[in-house]
Amino acid sequence: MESEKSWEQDALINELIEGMEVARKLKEDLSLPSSVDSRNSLLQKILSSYDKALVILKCNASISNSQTIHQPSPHPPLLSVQTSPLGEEAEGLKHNSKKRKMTPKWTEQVRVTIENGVEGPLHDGYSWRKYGQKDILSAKYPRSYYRCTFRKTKGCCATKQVQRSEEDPNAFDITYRGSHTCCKGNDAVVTPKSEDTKEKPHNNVESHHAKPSQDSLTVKTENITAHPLTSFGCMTQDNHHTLFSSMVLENDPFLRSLSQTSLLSTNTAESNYFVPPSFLVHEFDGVCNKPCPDSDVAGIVSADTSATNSPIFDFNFSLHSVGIDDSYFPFNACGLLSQFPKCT
DNA sequence: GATATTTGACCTTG
DNA sequence: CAAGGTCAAATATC
Repeated sequence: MESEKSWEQDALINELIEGMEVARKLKEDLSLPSSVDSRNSLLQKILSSYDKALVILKCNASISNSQTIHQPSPHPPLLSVQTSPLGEEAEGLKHNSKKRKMTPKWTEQVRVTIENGVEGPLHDGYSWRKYGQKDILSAKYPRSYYRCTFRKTKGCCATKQVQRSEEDPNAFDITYRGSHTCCKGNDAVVTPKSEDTKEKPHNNVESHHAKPSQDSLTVKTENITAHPLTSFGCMTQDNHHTLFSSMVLENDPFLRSLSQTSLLSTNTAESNYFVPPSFLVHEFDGVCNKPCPDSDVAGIVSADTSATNSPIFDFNFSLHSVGIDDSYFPFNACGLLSQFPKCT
């Protein structure tokens, strides 16, 4: 167990260092007349590294959770995460179970509200293809299933589920699964006709393909972190936004420019433009299948709600200890941890 | 004709 | 066995 943990820690550190190095490269790149493609490539690498790091953290969380507490609940978790799709590293952390949950996945949930009279959820920058719809027993509205349009051509396994909110029919709960391996910046964002022009007027949820100008849309993200009990899995989009913006936006004109497009949000939770999934902190359930789903709250939290069992605390290391200089590391650990009430 | 959506059937999981 | 998730044939749209 110790060795496993040590391995995870090493892997995490490696990913963070990798992300930092690529960030440096990007920084250098910005001072040169470099191509947008190469910058995008570097950016993707950075995001990938951070994703993997988060995956590792979450895997650790789940392992811890599975060994500690279970809080049975009659309600399924709003956020449930299986395992990570991000890299073989995380795969290596998986144990067992041939259940469906073993399918590498992570999920996150955002609430999208359309204002200004625009119909349907906004376009999130990716190109989705609907592959199913299902009436959910306890839900008033059916759930629609989408997968990345580039699943076939690029093997992108990202999927999402869209369900109209019962409390607010103008809102949609969107659960993302898997990260895009297609390049949104190159392909999907130049939305193919499939998304933009083939929209059919009928029927509830799936009309979310309708793609009005993103400028005309605002996205209200479910304040998942509003729950009093938080763990790592409780980071919200807004947290992540904060995180990401603190990482690079303020200092990087390139990324700042991206933020002004569909890629990144610089808005607050009060009026968020959509933050694409790649930039969100994902809610991980990590490797372990929780036999007992938590309450809704705990479900959202995803990981267990005990600070003592919270993985981020178990994961006892500091950037300094591995020779990472805060000033170089845009991923402000203190800032990150400060997102969690008990982490002071 | 190519591509997207619909929808009933089937599969997997708990 | 029930419910959620996915498949795939039929259908619609461009």
